[in-house]
Amino acid sequence: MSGRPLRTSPLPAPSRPETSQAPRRIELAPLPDQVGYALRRAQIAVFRHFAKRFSDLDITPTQLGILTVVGNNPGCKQSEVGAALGIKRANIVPLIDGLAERNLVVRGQAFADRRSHALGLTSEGRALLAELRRREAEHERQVAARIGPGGRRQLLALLAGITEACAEAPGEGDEAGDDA
Amino acid sequence: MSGRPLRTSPLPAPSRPETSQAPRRIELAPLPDQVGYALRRAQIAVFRHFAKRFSDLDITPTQLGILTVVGNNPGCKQSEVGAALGIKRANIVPLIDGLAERNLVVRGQAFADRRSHALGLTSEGRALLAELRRREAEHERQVAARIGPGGRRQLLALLAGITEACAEAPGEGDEAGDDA
DNA sequence: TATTGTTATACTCTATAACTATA
DNA sequence: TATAGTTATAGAGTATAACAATA
Repeated sequence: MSGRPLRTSPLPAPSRPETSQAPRRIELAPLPDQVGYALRRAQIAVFRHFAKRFSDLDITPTQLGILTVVGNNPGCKQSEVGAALGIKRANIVPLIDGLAERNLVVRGQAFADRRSHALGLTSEGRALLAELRRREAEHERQVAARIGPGGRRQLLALLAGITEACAEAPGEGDEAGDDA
Repeated sequence: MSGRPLRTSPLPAPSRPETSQAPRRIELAPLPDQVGYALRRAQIAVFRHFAKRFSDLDITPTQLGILTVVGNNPGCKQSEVGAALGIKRANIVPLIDGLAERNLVVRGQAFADRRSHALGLTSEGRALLAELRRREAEHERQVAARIGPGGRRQLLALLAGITEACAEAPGEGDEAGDDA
């Protein structure tokens, strides 16, 4: 309802009255000098690149993270995976569901605590993870080729510093800290 | 339906049979050494920090981007804002709607081309943007304090390199390239 | 025919609250 | 009472397809 808001208002100075044909140069400052903005643009660019290189395998970065953690830590619980990757308890459920339906991950019977499952990879999951790692390594090599191997190490160090600094900062421990 | 997928499957080697009480150390390798993963974690951490510091103003990073671009370029078109920020034509509409309903942005009458609007900030929008910039500058100072001013400049340079490298890469020019 | 804004729609990621079954 | 998993739901952000008005 009330569709589009008002138009034909104070009329904000067209800058170039009638001659506007050329695409116009849009000023972004100070956005490109802000770490948050630069991070977002870089992250989107890298993930788009990822999506292209992995499109035939139908795996998102998040799913790769889960497969990696489960592969490294057979028998781990969903909550452990979530805490390690910063995914909330409630959100990990459909993710594991999807991987289980594709027969990549199994929810095994838990040992002592019957509330939790023991996660593991199927042989199919292990095979896929191996292929994903091969491609990921290649992707990293391409990144390093662009910014230099030293640049890549330095970037990783700086990102880790940022992550840490923002995580500790104020009143709360973020991440998988759950529920109010 | 078919609710939860199978459980009680091959049973993936609990690793520590009965003694499992301690939180268990989860192995993440090689994720922390991957640029994409590190970027995602850093980006989430920074945006969470942003959300806390700006929560009273009810502005998302995307909205700050739009206010900045419109403020810098009065009279610009929606499509120009979208192209500058990497937001698709279809997605910018509800974003401008929201800012217009809050009386921060106006869709003025366009000059020559009657298909497009001439965007501008209201005085309220200008005041809010000024406050947002003040806080943003402070945030940047805090980031620089953590990783050093040199580290911040270097980070920005590396991120720009990554963004460029991934954007140019394969067959398509990404961003606001629209529709199939 | 192409472009601008628009609508409708869908999917992913993130987030909260509340339920269950265990502990 | 607390914890693990689950369900339902809501909000951003991103994506596509199609339509009207205009160029």
